[in-house]
Amino acid sequence: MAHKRNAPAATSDEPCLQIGEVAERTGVTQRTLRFYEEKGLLKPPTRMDGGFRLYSEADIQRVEQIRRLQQHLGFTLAEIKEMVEAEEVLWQLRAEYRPEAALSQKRSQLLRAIELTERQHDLIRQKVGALTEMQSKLEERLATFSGWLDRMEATLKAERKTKVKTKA
Amino acid sequence: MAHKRNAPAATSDEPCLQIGEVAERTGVTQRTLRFYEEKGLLKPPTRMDGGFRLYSEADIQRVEQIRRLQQHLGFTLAEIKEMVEAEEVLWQLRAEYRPEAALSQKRSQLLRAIELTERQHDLIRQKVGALTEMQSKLEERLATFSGWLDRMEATLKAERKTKVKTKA
DNA sequence: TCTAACCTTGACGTTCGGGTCAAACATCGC
DNA sequence: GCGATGTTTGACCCGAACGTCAAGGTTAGA
Repeated sequence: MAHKRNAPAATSDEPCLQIGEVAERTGVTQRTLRFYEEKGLLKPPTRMDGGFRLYSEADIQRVEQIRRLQQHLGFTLAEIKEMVEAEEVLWQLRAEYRPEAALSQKRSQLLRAIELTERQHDLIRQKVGALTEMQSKLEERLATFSGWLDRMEATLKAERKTKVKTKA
Repeated sequence: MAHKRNAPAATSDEPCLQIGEVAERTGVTQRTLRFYEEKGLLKPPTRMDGGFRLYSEADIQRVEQIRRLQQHLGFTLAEIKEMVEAEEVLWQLRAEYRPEAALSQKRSQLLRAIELTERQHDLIRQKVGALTEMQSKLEERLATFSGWLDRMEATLKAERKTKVKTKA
């Protein structure tokens, strides 16, 4: 590791992370980062003069969220893309909330964002429902099992006693 | 539909369903059923003399469970296979519960089954946790949105009033 | 300025989860 | 036993989500 570059240490949130460091910190490969960019899951990052990608801390957050949605919740990248796009709309709205121009247009954008958010909420509600149903089934099963176990152990104990008696 | 076979109507749980009916009732294709069998997710069904597969009601339950695990919960078929295998152990235990021989061996099998079930339970608990967290975040966001919306509409109303006054 | 380490795009390969088609065989009602 | 419909295996194909070179350009430390 002769020429390790000194990572510029993101004081604020300027893009100053190269793809390699982002890969290392998020645990995904560089290929995957480029792939997410290509598929519209990550916005095209700023570049150095030579063309190297420069990411920000916010980008790292995004990657981590994408992974959570994918691995723990089983969403496809297409679904995740929808979600991050909704997120994007949100940030845009938040950023340009002050300028009072075209208020009714902003209102319709906001309505769109609300609709998307509600759809996501519903989707998750369904998943939670299915999961808790499974959960209770498993708990029921565990109860059955422990009942069996008790009966088994009782039987074993009885057997031992019988043996002792027989021996004596 | 000239030659619709009379489905032998599973009184007990003998295998008497052909692949087409299973496909229709579960909503998966015949190809998918054969694929699941090939991958070890479904046990090889009994066959008719001519080689046609014969499924039981239990198999239908299995297919439905596989689909739930896959679609709602985002498990891979490999993960599901593990789960189904655990289920298999359970049924074996249940089937040969009567014969009193080798009770302590059965006890250890049961302990194994309990362990597997608890692992599944934990896995699901984690997923539920992640999902409910996301859910509350989305609810928070929706609250924020509706606040913004209220303020927007108030502003719009005020604007209309001003216009009316100006006109009058 | 030289060079190891890093990055770029491009193209092709892979695994998963099936879909689709074909050719032949099985079943069942008539 | 004939014919419509159902089923068999086999082979090839597909999109998703990346992995894996390959050939070259970039950066920065000595």
